[in-house]
Amino acid sequence: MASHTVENYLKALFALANKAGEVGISDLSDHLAVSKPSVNSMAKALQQDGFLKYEKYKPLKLTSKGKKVAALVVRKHRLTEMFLVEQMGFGWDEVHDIAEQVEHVKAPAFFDRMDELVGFPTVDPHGSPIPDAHGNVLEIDCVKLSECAVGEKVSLVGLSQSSKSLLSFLDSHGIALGHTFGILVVEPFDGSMTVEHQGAEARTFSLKVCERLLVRKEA
Amino acid sequence: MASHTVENYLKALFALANKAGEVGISDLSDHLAVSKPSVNSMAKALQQDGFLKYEKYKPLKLTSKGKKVAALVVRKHRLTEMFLVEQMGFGWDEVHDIAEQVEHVKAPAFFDRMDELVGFPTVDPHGSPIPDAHGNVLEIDCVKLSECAVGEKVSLVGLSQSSKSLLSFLDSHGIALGHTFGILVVEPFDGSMTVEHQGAEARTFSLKVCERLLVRKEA
DNA sequence: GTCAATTGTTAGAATACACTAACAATGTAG
DNA sequence: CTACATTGTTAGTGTATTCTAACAATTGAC
Ligand SMILES: [Mn+2]
Ligand SMILES: [Mn+2]
Ligand SMILES: [Mn+2]
Ligand SMILES: [Mn+2]
Repeated sequence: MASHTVENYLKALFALANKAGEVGISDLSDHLAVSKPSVNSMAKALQQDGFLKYEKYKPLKLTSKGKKVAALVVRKHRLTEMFLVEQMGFGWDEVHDIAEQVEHVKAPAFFDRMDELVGFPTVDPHGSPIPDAHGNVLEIDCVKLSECAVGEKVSLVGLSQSSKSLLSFLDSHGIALGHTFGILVVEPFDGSMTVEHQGAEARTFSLKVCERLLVRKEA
Repeated sequence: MASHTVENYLKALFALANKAGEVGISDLSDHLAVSKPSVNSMAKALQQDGFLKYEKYKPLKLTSKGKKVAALVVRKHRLTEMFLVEQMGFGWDEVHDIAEQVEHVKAPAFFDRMDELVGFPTVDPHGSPIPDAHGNVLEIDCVKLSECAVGEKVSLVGLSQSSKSLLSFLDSHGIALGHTFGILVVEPFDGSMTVEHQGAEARTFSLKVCERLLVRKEA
């Protein structure tokens, strides 16, 4: 069984690889708040256990074994978040830190039951896809709101990097997954966008916000 | 914050002290399946952190700080068991091992919510008392069934040492907490008892079983 | 292409937790 | 009181995970 620590390394590696492609020692070091020499020696250890391929000065590459372990931890994380929101009444901005711990529980029945109780969801409360029990992840068809053009109609399907402050921001503006937006203005100067929210009020969001909102274009 | 390991040591110490009074290095060693030298050095470390008083060759004594930490872990364990049974549909024989892991999660809100959702219970699914949020435990007024006499009417309020096999045994005989028994015969030879269960069928249980059933005498 | 910033590596050490082998203290039965 | 069993201790190690200090390789800017 992979330790708590190893699971966190693999999960970080998996997430970074999906975002940035190549993952170096420094990326992991930043992401996990662990020194580079620590990451370096852990990389060697993970290689020994067949979780990744490590060559000096080359980017780290998860093996399929490593990817699978990581995906299954992500699965437990996201099922937990879903359960916390749907069954326990937590807000979507409260669940990540709890899930970060619960994801390491070794009790398949526990997560299977969560899965069942929340109706076998395919995405977590922030719109991120939940890997299946074999560790396969369904990619979601979406683009950043910031990449959309005036006149398009889109609906919010997820967030890239959902920090607590982003979630609070969205909450305070009454924005939730599934909401629709019509793009009214794209400001060339700073990339801010004015959009109509749920067919009603027009709002303006900074580029920083628009880059974090993942949307699907409506027919 | 006490580590996973430290929490398990304190919890074991607390449980053994409540059962046997004096707790030696060997008791802990057996209970935790850890070598005696390991327990010995951990005892010194726990003393350093003020969790217990350790003197060479003397029994280990939890400080009030140690007792409180232990009780709060027990609280999380038992709330979790209750939640697993009441809200997630697990059987009382399935929850201990899961709770053994979940009890180490550091997220007060998580357990507070469980507490709320199961209606602020005072006992866990096996009848053991749940310490309050300050670490105070309410002792339950009960005796072993084996200590009762012919003619007495009692109800099952808890179990001493609820192992999985005991729970399965009780399940297979349709016995649950709250059920009532009338004592018909106490066999002097082997201490086995014949009792009437829920005012109906008469059953005979070995001493081994009767010693594990904690009952309250009915008025 | 050279230089400097970035990135990665090595060496050496610390902490937490565990183990075995050997020995010492304690307690108990006769 | 002695002998043996039980219990506890010490010493020495090992693994997992982390760190800092120092140095080396890579890369990107000019
Ligand atoms: Mn999360
Ligand atoms: Mn985690
Ligand atoms: Mn339990
Ligand atoms: Mn535990």
